[in-house]
Amino acid sequence: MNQIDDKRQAILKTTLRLIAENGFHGTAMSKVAKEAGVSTGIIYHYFKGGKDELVLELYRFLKGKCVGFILDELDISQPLSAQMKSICEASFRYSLNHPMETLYLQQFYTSPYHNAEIQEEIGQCYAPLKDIIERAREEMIIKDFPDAVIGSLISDVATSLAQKQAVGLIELNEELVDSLIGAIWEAIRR
Amino acid sequence: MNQIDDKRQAILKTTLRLIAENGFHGTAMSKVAKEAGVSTGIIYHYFKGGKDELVLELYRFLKGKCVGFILDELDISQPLSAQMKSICEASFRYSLNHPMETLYLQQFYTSPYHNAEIQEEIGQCYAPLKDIIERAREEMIIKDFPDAVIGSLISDVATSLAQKQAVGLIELNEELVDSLIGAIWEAIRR
DNA sequence: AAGGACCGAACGAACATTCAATCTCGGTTT
DNA sequence: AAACCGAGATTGAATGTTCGTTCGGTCCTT
Repeated sequence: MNQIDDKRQAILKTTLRLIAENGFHGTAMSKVAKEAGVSTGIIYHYFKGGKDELVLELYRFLKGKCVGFILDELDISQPLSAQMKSICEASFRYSLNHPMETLYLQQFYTSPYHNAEIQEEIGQCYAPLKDIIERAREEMIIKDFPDAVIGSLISDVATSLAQKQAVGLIELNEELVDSLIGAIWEAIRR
Repeated sequence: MNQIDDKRQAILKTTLRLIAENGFHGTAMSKVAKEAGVSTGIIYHYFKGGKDELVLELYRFLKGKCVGFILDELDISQPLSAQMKSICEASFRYSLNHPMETLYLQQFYTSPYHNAEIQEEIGQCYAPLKDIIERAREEMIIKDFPDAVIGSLISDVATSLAQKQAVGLIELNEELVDSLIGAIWEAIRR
């Protein structure tokens, strides 16, 4: 019971690393199998839909993990503005602290795997966050931008910086990150 | 002399569209040839290095075009702060107005084609922009962030929004774009 | 006629996927 | 408790397809 979950997990973990490093093309199923220490066939046993399902499942998993972290950091007893800032900060830090996951997600978004259907499905786990954003907008705490624009401001700079940091183009120290989160928050709040 | 340049151009143009739509994997050379109205063989005549060279050449071309546009908009007789804002605005608008090119570039960055060597090569055509940024930082016009961070703030939100707009997730009107450029500029300037 | 432009069938490598065969092991029968 | 069973786990060689690249030959221009 534990072994089989481990194996499934090992496949997902290896897929994450390989795709983050080498992209979707460049990551053959046989390579995943070899590096995960399993046979190619077994991947199709756990992921009946083949590579597509593996990639989608990993996307769902990572998205859930990321949103879960943001929600964990959230304190709904705080005022709305503090909650909004918390979302910004948590999202920003999560990306920077999980570069492989961020790299995977970014590649996913710009790939043909990403379509309206999966977008719709994942959109639902954002519901609690969207609710807070909507209320903050109504109470004039943040600027009157659509959700998608707020989302871009919150996460896309962090995503790109995580990538640059992963390839060694920059080195972000704690002070710089704090200052950046402040700058982003200033851009969002009214 | 004109015909052959046309053909080369047609190949590049078709490659841009197909890769923006279907990604690197998903864009076979045979498909490029068919949609460009040429034979597969001729692609290897114009791009001796095969697919790699085609992809790289297109990257160089698009980068040059984008930087060229930003420089065209620049008025060096203006004060530094106006020049910095001009860079922000031009870069932002360029991405939004050229979604296919933006999509291509984003995919390129997160692909194995993007490495230190090409990064170094292209970095040079940014030199005039880097110079302005550096001076603006010294004169305390903008925040004390590294070039790469300033670059992320300027272009990554626009990149992501261009993509979202391309797939119909959002609709950005002129007023919203103005307001967004203002918000980004606020995040950058001191 | 000579060299470059051009074609598209053909080749070979890489890859996703399948499948027949073997193994593992918890539960059932004797 | 020993023998047995069957369903899921696992393997890796085989298959069929896709795709990048090549090449022998044709066409056009000068």
